[in-house]
Amino acid sequence: MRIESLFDQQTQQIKIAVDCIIFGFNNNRLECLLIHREAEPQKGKWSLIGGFIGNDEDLDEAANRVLYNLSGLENVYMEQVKAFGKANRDPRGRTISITYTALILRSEYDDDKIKDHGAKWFPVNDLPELAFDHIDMVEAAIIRLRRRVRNTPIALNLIPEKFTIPQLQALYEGILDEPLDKRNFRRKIAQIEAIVKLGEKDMTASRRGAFLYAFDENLYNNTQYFNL
Amino acid sequence: MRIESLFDQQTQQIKIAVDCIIFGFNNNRLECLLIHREAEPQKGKWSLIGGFIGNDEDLDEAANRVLYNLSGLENVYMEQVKAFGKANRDPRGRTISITYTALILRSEYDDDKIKDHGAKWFPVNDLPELAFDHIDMVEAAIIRLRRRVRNTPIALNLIPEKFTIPQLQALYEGILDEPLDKRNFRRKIAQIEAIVKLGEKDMTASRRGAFLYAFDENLYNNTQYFNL
DNA sequence: GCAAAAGTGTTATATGTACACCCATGT
DNA sequence: ACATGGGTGTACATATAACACTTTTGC
Repeated sequence: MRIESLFDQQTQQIKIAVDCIIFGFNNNRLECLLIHREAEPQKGKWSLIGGFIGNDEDLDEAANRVLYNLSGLENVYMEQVKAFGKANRDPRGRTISITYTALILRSEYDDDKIKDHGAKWFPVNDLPELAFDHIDMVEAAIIRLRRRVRNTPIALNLIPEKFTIPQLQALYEGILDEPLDKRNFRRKIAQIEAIVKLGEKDMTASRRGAFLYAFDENLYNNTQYFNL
Repeated sequence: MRIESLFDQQTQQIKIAVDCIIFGFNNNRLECLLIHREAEPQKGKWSLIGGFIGNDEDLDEAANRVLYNLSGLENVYMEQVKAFGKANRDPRGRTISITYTALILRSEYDDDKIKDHGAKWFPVNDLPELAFDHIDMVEAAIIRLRRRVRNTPIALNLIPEKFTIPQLQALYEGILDEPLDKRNFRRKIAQIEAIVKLGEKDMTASRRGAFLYAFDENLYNNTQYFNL
């Protein structure tokens, strides 16, 4: 088959969508934003934030628009996970979906807007039944997330600009869903030049207080070193 | 925008294709299979093996069919790389392309069939000018390949069932495009249980002869260890 | 003075990297 | 005997994993 062969014909009838796997962090757990399906098929199940791609829209633009429409969030760092394209994956009609994933700060969300769309946060360890193949999408995104979170500073979007090391460790333990040794964790932090110690302490979580740190974007761009 | 919003309308006019980045190994170099474009646009440039997805075809099926049509190869181990979807990436019309990549043994190819399609092997370090955004696709696939080749036995598809260590090292040096230390390379091979030493020697490449090895699929499935 | 969280060092193990000489054989 | 490619071991640096006690402070 030549590359042009389908351009003349109008035979291809495939819709193409994006689905967003939005992770947030709450109660020391990783959560995922889902929408309640009010219509058949799979009415009552939950599904990812998704929508069809516009004719003149880049893929990432589509992902960002869909995310914006459903959450009000802009300029979110999203990465493509992969395309899902089994012929029968969506009973409504042939659809190929390209998944994007993001990590966001739940506190920056407009909760009312979320509720208007019938959306809700669920802990990733306790998801409801998902529509279509969305559970596969979430699993693929989690695997990717857990890898990326150790090599890139994406997780730092989930905590305030100034943070303590115990806070950051709790974040990582929540995302990775495993306990980390605090001495080893601190040693690794110390090796990351882009995480700089501030003079101040946070006194809210303990009597002694914990030193605050901040992530320096410029330093990170220079060193590119990040390993946790 | 609700997830259903485009299903009723017939507004979406996007074609969806697969493009295959097929790597082979020849003259101790990594090569990539390309097709010569005989038609406008970009007539005279070279492009990847690609085609549109059938309405009832899984994504991987489409990739395999396209590959089969252009090369006669079946049961090739292909992996999805990513989707390319810039709105203006193809001047012929809006097209989203999902890339798949494979490593194959050039000697198993039917060279006549390749020529019939105007296809040709090019060293990846010396590619001709490629159509559209295909150069980005090749680069993404090479990055992925170089990572995968160190963690999985996919490169073993490129050499005969029985092979010598110097052969395997040359293969890796060709794929990675960097010299490897032969003592370190041998030590790593020794740690991979799935690569088993045979009694025989290959006498064709040297006077002394070199021991032959083979990859044991079953052992690999048990141990899952592969690190080069 | 005690409860609660923050902070600190050492050792063992594994992995990566650099590096130079001897071995076996056909001619 | 020599040219050719095959084969071998050691030392150093780095990364990872396991593990227990002291410090600070508000009550």
